[in-house]
Amino acid sequence: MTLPPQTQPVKPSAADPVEEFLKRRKKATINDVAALARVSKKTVSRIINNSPSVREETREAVNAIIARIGFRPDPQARGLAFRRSFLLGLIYDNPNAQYIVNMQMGILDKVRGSGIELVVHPCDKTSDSFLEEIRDFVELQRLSGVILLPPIAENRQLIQVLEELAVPFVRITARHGDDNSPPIKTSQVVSRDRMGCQQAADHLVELGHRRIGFIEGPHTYASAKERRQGFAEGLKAHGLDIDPAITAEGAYSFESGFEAGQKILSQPDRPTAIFASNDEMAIGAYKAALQMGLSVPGDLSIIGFDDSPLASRIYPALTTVRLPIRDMGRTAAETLIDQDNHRKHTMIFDAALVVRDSTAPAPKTFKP
Amino acid sequence: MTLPPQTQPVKPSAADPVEEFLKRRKKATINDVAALARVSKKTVSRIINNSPSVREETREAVNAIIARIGFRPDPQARGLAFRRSFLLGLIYDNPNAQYIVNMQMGILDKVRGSGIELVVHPCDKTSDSFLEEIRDFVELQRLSGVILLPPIAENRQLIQVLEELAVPFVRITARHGDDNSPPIKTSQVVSRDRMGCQQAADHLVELGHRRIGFIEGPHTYASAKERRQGFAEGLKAHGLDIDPAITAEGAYSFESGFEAGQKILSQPDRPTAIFASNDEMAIGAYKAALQMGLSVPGDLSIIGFDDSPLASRIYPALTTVRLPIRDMGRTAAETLIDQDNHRKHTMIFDAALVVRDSTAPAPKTFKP
DNA sequence: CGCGTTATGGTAACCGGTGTCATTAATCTT
DNA sequence: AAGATTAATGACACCGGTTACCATAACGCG
Repeated sequence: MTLPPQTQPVKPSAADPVEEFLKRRKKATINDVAALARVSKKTVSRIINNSPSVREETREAVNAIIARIGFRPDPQARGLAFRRSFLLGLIYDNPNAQYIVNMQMGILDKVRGSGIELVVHPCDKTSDSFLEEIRDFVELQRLSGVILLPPIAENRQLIQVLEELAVPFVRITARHGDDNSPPIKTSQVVSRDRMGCQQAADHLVELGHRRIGFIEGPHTYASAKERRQGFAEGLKAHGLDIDPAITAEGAYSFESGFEAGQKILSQPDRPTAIFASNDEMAIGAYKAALQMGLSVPGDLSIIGFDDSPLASRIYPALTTVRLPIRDMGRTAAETLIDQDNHRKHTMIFDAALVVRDSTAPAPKTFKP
Repeated sequence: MTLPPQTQPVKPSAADPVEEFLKRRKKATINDVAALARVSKKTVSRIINNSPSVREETREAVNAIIARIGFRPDPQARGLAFRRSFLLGLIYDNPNAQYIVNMQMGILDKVRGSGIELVVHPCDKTSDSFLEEIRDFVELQRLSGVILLPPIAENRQLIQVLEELAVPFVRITARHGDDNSPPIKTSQVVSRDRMGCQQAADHLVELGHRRIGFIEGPHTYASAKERRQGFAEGLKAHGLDIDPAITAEGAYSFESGFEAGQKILSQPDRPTAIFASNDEMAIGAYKAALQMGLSVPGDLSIIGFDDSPLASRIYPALTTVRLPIRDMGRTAAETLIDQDNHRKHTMIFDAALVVRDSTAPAPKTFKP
């Protein structure tokens, strides 16, 4: 317990220069702080930047002033002097709205209140000036960090540009560096897509399915490769294999999933289940199945990937694989902002199977 | 045709100071341009900013240098001197990912290449410091403009804060200022939600529906009020009214739509059609109908609002109302960036009914 | 007690542009 | 042609912070 101070209460507002300053209602600058605290602006600057060589007493006094007059250093001025801004760039060419927004939320979870802001920058990989555009963007804005979303995060040229610019960046990706490809020395936030697909295969096989169709993503996408591999591994664990006759490549789109579903379901010995590499295509397969008069999951079980909003809203609700997108976004931002931590350069996130109503035991068939 | 110049070719690179500069491979500053063009940096500055009082000759000469050495003024430095950044802020509390991303795309359509960047800033209206947070954000970043998305765009306190800060801003909204409410003097981009809902009502009535259920949005949302009013007007044109017995309020969410659908469809004299104020709730009603064994559109026609991705992916595809979100975003950005144009302060966008497979003629019933 | 060291604060220059105002060049009067 | 006006340009301070470097105070030691 501290006793109340015994000093006479003096008229505070009249004499106190801080009060006087507050009356002027002007945005505080570092000079105001310095004047009120009776130190040089350099000292204030040291305190803002946590420089060690400041007496504790001084630091506290200055911090008190800063708090009272609500001083916040101007990011523009600071940025100019530091030769870097307090902006993070988010670069993507991904058309999936939910994915992007989840990622943004994760990043903003971390960024919020840190004085750093997020600048979004979608790009068009097919434009042949896109590398120049990104170079200009990053260089001109002097970004303090960049986050790359798939699929553009796999673009070697882009990675090289960012390395040349010496800007810290993190890639979000589905792919572990395997031993064949030259190792990527960049920070990355990796999702275990393979794991999720193994679980999907497991789940279907345990339900009694043996003939399982597969709608895969574009071969150019790292995630598509990973998901195929995971699915194959999952089947293999039960002595099964991907059957090319009931496999089709889609473009990760609803329409392509529909077409792939039609193709697969019109095969002579049609599968009792289909695994699609993303929800869009899975929902496309739904449509194909329903149009052919098949019931889901009675005649056909379907599993998707992404746990998009569609998955839970469609009827029957889609069994799918969920990735912790928001967590991944937050982690990506953390590695950029808390760089001094020198965190591990690769952070890995698990996938999880979300079982809903689109998967059921395989329909009974005659066995010879 | 111009004849080739008759002057002797001189060794260009050795003597040319521009070539020499380029060899140094350094980012160009305004001082470099000034030195190479043999003018003061102030003149270069004038040219960058399209100041009129520069001789055409000088302008061209300097622009040639700028182009050759690839000079681009530093936004940080410019921002500091101008006391404003070249950043647009996007503030929203809307959970609809597709809506946000469409809006971002529209804004970026305009912003791209203009040297202006987009900073995203979701906010939490329930936090009681949210106004302070936004004030800090806008003030500290010295944004050159702010775009407000609904529903937070209706928040009077927020509007007041932005007006105090004297930052240019545009509100995206569904609501015309009507004559009752105090007129809002801010720029706004308005969608004709009423019109879309009238069309929806028209469409259902023309298909023979007379008993039409209504799932409305939260009364606190401007869009919900507008949509209700539009729907009511559409019915009225055919001598019908909204029937409270088959009307329910939802929260614009899938689950609330499901519950509302259950409630409405379990009424004694159940409607042959339902209009829902957004797609999420419409899809919820789908689920309720299907669970009750009703077929869409055989037993029940459904119309939604938004034309979200769900609408076209669900089976049967949902008839809905589309808003030109991306165009609205682009327009919002335009009003902020091309301010000198002094465009109209209110820009209005039409809604359009998208007829798909969830609406069909009303089932025949006995008429006494 | 004098001296070298270290901690701390001050000064000036700078980051890369802009505003203000004075100066010079070009054009207009009469 | 000389003076008045107007247009084009430049010098210099400034935006709000930073770093580099120097000056002073505090401290430890022989």
